[in-house]
Amino acid sequence: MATASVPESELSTGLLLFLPYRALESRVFAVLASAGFDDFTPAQARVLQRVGPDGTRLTELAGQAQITKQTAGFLVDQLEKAGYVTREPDPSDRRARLVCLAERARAAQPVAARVVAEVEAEWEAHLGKRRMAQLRQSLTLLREITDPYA
Amino acid sequence: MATASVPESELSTGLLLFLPYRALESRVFAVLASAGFDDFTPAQARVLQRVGPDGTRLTELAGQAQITKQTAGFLVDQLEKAGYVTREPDPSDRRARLVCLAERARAAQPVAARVVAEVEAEWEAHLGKRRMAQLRQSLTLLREITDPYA
DNA sequence: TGACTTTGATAAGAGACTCTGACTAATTTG
DNA sequence: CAAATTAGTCAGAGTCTCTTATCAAAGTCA
Repeated sequence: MATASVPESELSTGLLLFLPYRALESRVFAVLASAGFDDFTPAQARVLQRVGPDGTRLTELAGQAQITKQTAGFLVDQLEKAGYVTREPDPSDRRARLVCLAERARAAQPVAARVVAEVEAEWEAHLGKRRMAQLRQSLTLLREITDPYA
Repeated sequence: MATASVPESELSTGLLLFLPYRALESRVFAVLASAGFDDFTPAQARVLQRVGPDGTRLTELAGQAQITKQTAGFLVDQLEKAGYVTREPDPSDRRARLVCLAERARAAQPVAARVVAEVEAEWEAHLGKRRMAQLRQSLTLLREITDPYA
C-alpha cells in the first residue's frame, strides 16, 4: 500500500472555521472597548448582536444563541442596566416582551460595522477577490444545514 | 450611481464562520457524551484538544486557547482528576511540566474523529467535492493571518 | 559570578456565565 | 371551558474566567 502524502493542513475544518471567527470577534471587541463601549462582556455582545431592528423576544434570542431563557434573561438584564437595550411590551402577545435596541447600541453599531468591514477587507486582500467570494458563498450554503434558524 | 443589489446573505462572515463551527462542536460533544465520555465540559474539551502527542506545556495550551495560565491550570486539574491527562516533569526545563494525554483521552479520540469525519462528509455532500476542497483551502490560507500560532 | 529580568506554574478571591428546577401568567387547543 | 403549551421570571448551585500576588527555575549581562 502506498503511503499517502500528508495533507497541507491536518486541522479539522471545525478548528479552521473557529480561528478566523475568534480573530474577528476579538478585533471588534477590542475596538469597541477603546471607543468607549467597554461596559459589556462578550457573552452580552453575542446576545445583543441578535436583537433585530424591530425588537426580538427573549426566547428567540435564547434560541438563536443556543442558551437557556434564564441565561438570556440574565444577560439582557445587564444590557438593559448599561443602556444598550430596553424591554417593551409585545403588542401581539401580553405574555411576551420585546428586547429593543437602545441609543447606546445604535451608537456602537457603526463602530462595529467599520471594524468588520476592515477585517473582511484584509481577508480579501490575502485571499483574493475570487476566493473570498467563494468562501462566503460556501459558508452561506453550509448555513442551510448547520443553522437551525436559517 | 446604480443601486447595488442586496447580497444573498447579509450575515457577517464572522457569524457565517461561527454557525458551522458550533454545529460541529455540538455534534461531537453529544456523541462523546452518549459514548460514555460525559465527564468533561466544553471548556475542558477545548483545552484537551490542544494537547499534542508528546505532551504540551500549560503555558502553550493557554496561549493557543487564548485563556490565562490560571484558567488553563484550573481546567487541566479537572481533566487530570477525570483521567484524561497526566502531568509529567518536562526534562528540558525543571520549572515546567508537560500535560500528556492519558488512557481515557486516547479512548475518546477515535470516537471524536469518527464524528468529525461524518459531519465533514455531510458538508461535502451538500457543497460538492470541489467547493468543500476550496473551502478548506481558503480557510487554511486565512489561518496564516488569523492564527497567532500558525 | 552575581544581581536583574524573564518565564512556567500555582494560590486565593472575586466576578461572570450557565444550568436545573420551580413558578406565574397569557395563549392556544381540543 | 379545561388542559396543554408558551413567554418569562426567581432561586440556587456549579462552572469558567479573570486579576493580583507569589515562588522557583532559567536566561542575561556587566
